[in-house]
Amino acid sequence: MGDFIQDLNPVQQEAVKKISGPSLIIAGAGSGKTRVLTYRIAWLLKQGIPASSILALTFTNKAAAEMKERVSKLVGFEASKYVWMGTFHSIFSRILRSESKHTGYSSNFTVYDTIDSRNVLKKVIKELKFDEQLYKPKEVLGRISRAKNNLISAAAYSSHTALTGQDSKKGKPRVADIFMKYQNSCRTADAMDFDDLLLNTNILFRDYPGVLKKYQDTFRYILVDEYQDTNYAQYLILSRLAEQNKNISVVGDDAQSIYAFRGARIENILNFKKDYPEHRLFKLEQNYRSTKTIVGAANSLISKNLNQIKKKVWSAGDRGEKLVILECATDHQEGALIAKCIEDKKNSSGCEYTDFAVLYRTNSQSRIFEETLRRMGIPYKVYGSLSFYQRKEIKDLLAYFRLALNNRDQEAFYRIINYPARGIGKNTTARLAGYCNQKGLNPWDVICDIEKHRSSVNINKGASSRLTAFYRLLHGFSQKVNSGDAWQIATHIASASGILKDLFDPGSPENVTKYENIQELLNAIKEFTVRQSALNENTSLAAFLQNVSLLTDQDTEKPDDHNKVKLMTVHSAKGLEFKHIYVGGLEEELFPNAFSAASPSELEEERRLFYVALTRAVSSATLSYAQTRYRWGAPVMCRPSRFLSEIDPQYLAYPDNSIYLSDGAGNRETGNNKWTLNSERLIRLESAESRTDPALSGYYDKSRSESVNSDLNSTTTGNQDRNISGNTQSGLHSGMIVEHERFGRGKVISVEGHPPNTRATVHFTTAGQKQLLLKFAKLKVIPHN
DNA sequence: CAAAAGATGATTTTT
DNA sequence: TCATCTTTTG
Repeated sequence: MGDFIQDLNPVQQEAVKKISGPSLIIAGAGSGKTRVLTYRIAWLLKQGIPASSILALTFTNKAAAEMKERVSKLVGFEASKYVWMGTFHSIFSRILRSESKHTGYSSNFTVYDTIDSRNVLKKVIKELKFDEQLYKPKEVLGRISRAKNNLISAAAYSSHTALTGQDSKKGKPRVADIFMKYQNSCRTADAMDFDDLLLNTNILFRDYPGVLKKYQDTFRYILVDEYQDTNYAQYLILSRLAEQNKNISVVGDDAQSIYAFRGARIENILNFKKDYPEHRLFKLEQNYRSTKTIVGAANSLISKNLNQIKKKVWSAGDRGEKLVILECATDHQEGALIAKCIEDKKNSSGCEYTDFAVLYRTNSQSRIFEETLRRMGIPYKVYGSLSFYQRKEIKDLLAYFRLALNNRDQEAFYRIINYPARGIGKNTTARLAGYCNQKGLNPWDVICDIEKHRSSVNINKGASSRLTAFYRLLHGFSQKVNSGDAWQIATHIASASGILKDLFDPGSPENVTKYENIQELLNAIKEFTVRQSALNENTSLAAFLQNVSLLTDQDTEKPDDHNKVKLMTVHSAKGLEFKHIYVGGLEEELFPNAFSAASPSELEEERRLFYVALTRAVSSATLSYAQTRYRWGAPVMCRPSRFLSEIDPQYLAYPDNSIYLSDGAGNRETGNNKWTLNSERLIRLESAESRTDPALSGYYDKSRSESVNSDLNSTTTGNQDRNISGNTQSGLHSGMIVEHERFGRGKVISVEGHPPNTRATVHFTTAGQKQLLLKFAKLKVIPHN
């Protein structure tokens, strides 16, 4: 271990060994950035600097976990376990929890994720009776988020004439009011959104110099990863923390700044020199990842950006293959062609599927790649769709945990007030919410003594007793919440809440998946408790939740995903590398995106994004574009991306595509004619495609199924008339065996309510338990023998 | 209650 | 086109 420094090249060594004062480490793509960061931490520890005085910040949980692991490999777990390593959000939420006496929030505050925030906004806009078409939660949240990242609070926003002016100009003058009410709602719910974690840390450090001093004394050595992606709020926190000791070293690459749209400020890295005139600059320019060709191509592209730090990234590797440009007639052909190329390459070079990645600008492009890969029997995995913790069933169960731990968490409250169904309908909820809104009360405080408020809330006795039952259930959970470890409490809540029962439904594949997801969450909680207790750390449900609320990330790679082609957006590919990459959709208005055309800075960001894509490749890169692409259902003519012509042509190859297409990979056309640029031939190809056009075959299927349906309808309508009168008049009792059109046979569990709203709960053999309104359900009573 | 029909609206997204 | 949300309908 002592000689670990020998693993580094001279510049890397210098960057690692310069321990005091500000350092700017410009790390070109593939230049061993993570290695420098982790070795630097190891070096600091080796110099006798206490672990707990080192703060290392990353953007993702994954990066933080990797850093922890690698540092611990270098110096041992014991020596490194007290280093503060984590994401900005997790570290500062920890600080906000322990400084809660200064913040106005409790130490147990909830963290709202983006979905929660949007839901809150939806309600706020409704309560304010603003036009819901005009004020879209997503857009308003964007405005609020941007403001917070620039340290503009709700109050500051309403008096910020520039911002409110922008809103008025867009015909949306009331954003400030929404912001104000949203913030109020979060505050009474004892909840912070992601941006609040940074905003409130800044407020804490601004208003409590003593607290700031304490953390300045603690964090004597600060390291920041991906510095080019920091926003203003993060920048300011760092400036404050580093102000006293100035031992701050930041690592990043301005050429890979691709998150400006989320508030990242590339100026932070560009201006580091001005902020810290006494800084040392280290440029890591040797690329250890890619071939000379790929590095050369990427350099030639990025040189078109004006706003950047000069550097000469170079590779000592092989020259390697030229970048292949594929021109395709349609987006479908693009998919087929890429699939074919992957198969060929795998067979000729002897690599595995996992060595390949297909990258694209927008998620919607994944569909065609999935189709063509599936058709060719190539295993693949799509990354970056809905993350595990954002699934509805997972959020539902987490909402129970949240509400049990923080009774004021309104978002969790309304999410589960009637899930699983407990007879608290829209009316009751709306009246409760309206009353709370009007009186400025938290719904929990109302339902804990609902009888007191019953007449003002204007609900009947039945509704009020159901609310009380809900209160008692959750109150019971709250009382139990510390009576066992996270896993014990979680399993208890999962079953006592009725969620497991609700989802246990072998007849419905959707519910089976959901049920499995819940089990997976419980397993994760089990793992958490085992791990925590092994480390002698907190195993409570609260500890789990604080962990999970900031872990909206699918960094859990399943073993069966191992040998698969990876499909993902270029954004999510950042930081990764693949032997062979395929970038699809290199067309004007797609990559670069249409939105960026008007603004030079956004165009530069698109170019950096393409630079990120190229520099993911270890040995080969293939770039493709289609001449026609379906966009929102209609075919659109496309022109090749300007980025293709910005790459120095010496690195490019334009092979004749027909060799790939000759065996029916994408279409039936054979022969040695080149189809790509020949318009006459293109038309023939297109018409050949339309013969097997799914739209056409769908037409026939559709008309056939329509006639079948109308037959069905006419017979069932007749049946149903008889059944309505039959069921509502002759009483249905529990225990009866009935038959339903779709659900099949089942046993009546209970019958409630009065005609015409009589409801029956029926347990069907195949479809599971359902509640049915008798006036509509087509139930036939099967007599007992 | 639950399914079908209609309306909408649509980059990228580390937390 | 397609997923998601709301409204309608049985």
